[in-house]
Amino acid sequence: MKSIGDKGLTGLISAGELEKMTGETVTIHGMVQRIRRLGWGAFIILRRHDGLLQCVMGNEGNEETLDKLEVEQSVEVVGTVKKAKIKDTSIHPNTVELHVDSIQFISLPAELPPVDMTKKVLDLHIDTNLDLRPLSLRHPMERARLKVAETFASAFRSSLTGMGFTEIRTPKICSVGAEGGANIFKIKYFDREAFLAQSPQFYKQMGVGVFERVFEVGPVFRAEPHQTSRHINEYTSLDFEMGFITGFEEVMSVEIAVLRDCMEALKRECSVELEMLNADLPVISETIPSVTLEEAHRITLEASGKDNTGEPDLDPKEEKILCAWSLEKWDSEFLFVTHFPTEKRPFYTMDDPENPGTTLGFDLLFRGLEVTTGGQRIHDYDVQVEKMKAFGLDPESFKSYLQAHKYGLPPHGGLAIGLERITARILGVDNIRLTTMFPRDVKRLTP
RNA sequence: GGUCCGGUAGUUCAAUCGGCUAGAGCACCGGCCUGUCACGCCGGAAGUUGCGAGUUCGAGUCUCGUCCGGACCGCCA
Repeated sequence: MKSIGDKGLTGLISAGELEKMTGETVTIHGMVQRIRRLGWGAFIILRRHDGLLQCVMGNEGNEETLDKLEVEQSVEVVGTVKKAKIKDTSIHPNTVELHVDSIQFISLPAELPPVDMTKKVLDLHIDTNLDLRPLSLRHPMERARLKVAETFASAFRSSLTGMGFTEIRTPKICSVGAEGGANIFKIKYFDREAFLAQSPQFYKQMGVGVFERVFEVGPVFRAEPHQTSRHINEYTSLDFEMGFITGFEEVMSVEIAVLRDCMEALKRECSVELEMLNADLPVISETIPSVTLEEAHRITLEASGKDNTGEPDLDPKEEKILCAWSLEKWDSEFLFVTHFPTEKRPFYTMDDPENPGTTLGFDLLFRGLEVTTGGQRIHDYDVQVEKMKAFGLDPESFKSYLQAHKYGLPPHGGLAIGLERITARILGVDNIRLTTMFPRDVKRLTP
């Protein structure tokens, strides 16, 4: 029998701490990102939990070690922290470096990387990149994109928690889909049929009855056979739902506040990554302009001559035109579009009593792409049952969901942000697969 | 599912009208270099041009088939 305690754990030394440890001898571990050999010795760039660290080793007495040293080895280094001026801003810290006394090899790779991991930019075909994902993600720029995505998700959590929301976890194996339609993955569930969740919508609404304000960060699954740079079949949905709203604009207001918190978190925590990726954070001003779909079509027509009047939705070109207009006219990289027609929105969306045929729903466009869908939901039981019938759905099959309405719900609404999409737009990355750790699309199921 | 584009060394790309031994950068290997930072210099190895057939004196290049991939559209976040 052993007794395990928490004493004696050596914490990781952070980049920030290293910067203040000039003159001290430290033992750190990491993986070799790249080696630059010069006549007198070598610069060894180590990949650590929070960034790259430059180590310096002279030849004298170290010939054998330097001879054995290769990229991607796991090593433990003992050395002295000294001041340095490192031009490469992707190295963090770049004000100090480690003068190595000894290197211990902890683990050796079986093979060298099949691609050039040592360069500033990982110049790979997207397919090669994704096939080699366990390796390619180790490149500083690839890693930086994920770091930004995770920081965004983390900020979404803390922002909403700060506003009184409770984080919930809802099932991803479901008996019915939230949106209906054929775009849902069917799976075998023991001797029954089940589906992968295409949205946590129903459970969020049930959560409103419990906690009033809830949110979830989780995967959703879409079986649509789309083949574009902005679609994947499993993505991370940043969802929230809130009760006692007086209108759907309140949901939009909360989104503005959340986005501002997220951008501030990125500025604070990802400055190294953002600089490495040459990304410009958007400014979230006090207000974000909002237009109805009808107005949006009119603006598009005036701005570009493209006539989408009467179309029930925006198309990708129109989204770009509208964003350009919003930036030009309102100095905003964001634009809300509201009042999509009833038939284009899911059955749980509340109709606008003042504009029959349209809904109290909205999309948020950002840098030419739709990154959010949200709106006010139906809270009245009878109204919801009637709308289901109008949509040709059988309320009986939604019985368990309708318990939420049956036993009373306050007026409520919410939204969902596509994490990979908004990250891609923040970073100016064309393909959302690059802001996804292991993307799933029609053709890709591995790694 | 539709339209368009592509597949050449480990990798990213060249190769003119169908014509000489299919080239270059990086990675890799050998040598040199006392502060690099996408280090530099010298040398080396590395190819079934996705696969199969056809046309031709001759095919990476043209034709057909096939496999794989990318961009865009529909739909959506």
